[in-house]
This record gives sequence, C-alpha cells and structure tokens, in this order.
Amino acid sequence: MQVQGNMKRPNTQELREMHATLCQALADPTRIALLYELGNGPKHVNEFVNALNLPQATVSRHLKMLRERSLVNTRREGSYIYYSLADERVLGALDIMFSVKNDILVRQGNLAKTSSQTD
Amino acid sequence: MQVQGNMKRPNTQELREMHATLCQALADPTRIALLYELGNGPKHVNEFVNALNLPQATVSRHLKMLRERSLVNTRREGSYIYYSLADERVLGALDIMFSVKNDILVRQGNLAKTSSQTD
DNA sequence: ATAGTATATTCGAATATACGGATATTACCG
DNA sequence: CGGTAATATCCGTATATTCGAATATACTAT
Repeated sequence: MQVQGNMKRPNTQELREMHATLCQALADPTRIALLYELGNGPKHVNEFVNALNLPQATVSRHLKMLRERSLVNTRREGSYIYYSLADERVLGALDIMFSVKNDILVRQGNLAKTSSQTD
Repeated sequence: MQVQGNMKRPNTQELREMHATLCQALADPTRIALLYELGNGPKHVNEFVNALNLPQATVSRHLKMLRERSLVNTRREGSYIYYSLADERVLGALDIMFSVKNDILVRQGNLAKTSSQTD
C-alpha cells in the first residue's frame, strides 16, 4: 500500500477532519451518480437533471456540496454553467470502493451480479 | 481511469446506494484513523483506545459500523477481540482522497504542509 | 460461582443532512 | 429595458449521525 505522491498520511485531528470532509462527498448515491456522469465530460445542471431524472433543486444542492469541496470546477458558457471534474482521481477512489463492495457481496454469496444496464 | 477488475460501474439506484453506504464508512475522522491504524496490522479495541485517546464506547461504536459493512474482520484471541482489515484496497481509496485533498490545499495556496508529526 | 477485564449496547440530546416545492437570482438576447 | 431560460437558494420537515457516560454482556481464570 503506497501513499500517493510525496506526502505523509493524515496524523493530526485537523487533517483527519479535512480528509473526512472530503470523503463525505462520496457518501451519497446522488453525488456518486453526479461524479460518474462528470467522468464522461463536463455537463450543465439541466443535463444532470435529465440524465438522472432528479429535481433541479436536488441536483443543484449536491453540486454545491461538491463545489464547496473543490471537487468540481465550473465555467459559464452562454447561458449554461458547465461543471467538470477537478480531479479525475476521485473516480479512482470510487472505483476502488465499488470493487471492494462487489467483492464483499461475492464473498457473502450474493453472486457477482453487479451489472444491469437499466440506467 | 480504469474500472477495477471485471465489473461494471454502478448504474442503478440500488447499486449506488450500496456504494454510498460503503463510502459512508470513510466519511468520519475517527473511522479514518481506525482504518489507518489497521493498516499496521490487527489490533484489539483497547489498543485503539490508547493509540487514539478516545473513549472506549466511541471506538466500539465506530468499529461496529465498519463491521456492519464487512470492512473489518474480527477474531477472538484469549480475552481480546482482534480487528483486521478485510480489504487493504480501502486504504488505497483513502490515500487517493488524501492526495486529492492535499492538491486542493496546495492549489488554494495553503501550501503543501500536510505533515506535522504531532500525533 | 466469583472476580476481573474486554467489549458491546443503550440512551437522550445535540448536530447535521436530505428532500423538493416555491421563490429568488443571474445572465443572455432581442 | 423586458422576457425567458438556467441556476441557486430558502424553508420547514424528516431522517440520520455523533457523542460519551452508564450499563450490560461476554469471556477468562481462579
């Protein structure tokens, strides 16, 4: 298990709190969906609303949380505001947790049925 | 960005909820500390209590949450119950998020001061 | 059994988060 | 300007999470 880059691991209370605050962004199914959507390129709010079939207020609220944590960038283009991933590695972290979850399910006998193209 | 192993990404509401439930385990500074402690090998409850200087009830409660998500295994040994990491990749996900956070701080001008051996 | 140690759970109060309709704000364009 | 579309915020309510002292449970050893 290698620590990324040239930094230390979080050893102080304050660092752990920042770390946890960032991870908090991953702890909601809607935000996970938003982040993966952004993996396919920048999108504006209404695209999320349509793609995920969620109320605009809900999308906007969750995007705000990602913004506050600097996980997404925004740029205005015409009358749209485009959101983009600030750091693709976040999807890597999500992928890891997804694999872990999958393996847990397999281990527990719930088969590897992780797919289903219903989206 | 590669999806781990041979599985698909979470496309359904149900999968995203499970995914989020697992990520929820990472969204608390105490649990982050517990997981990193476990990176150094199995420990029993009192070792966490001493290492992290937390009330025993707090440690036990957070360990329970990790247990419920199958992120840790337990085995009794004499009068101790040893906890161990069920999947080391979780630390990889934490490391990624830690790097991301660090880069965000650097980008925002708060320097790369991520260390400090105060623990 | 009894005592002693390790771990888990209960409980009530404080705090945080999620929801989404309604409403505000902002920016673009004629 | 005025209208319109896009996005953000407000608000009350519902639900979830966190805390840690107190208490319960589980096991070991005598």
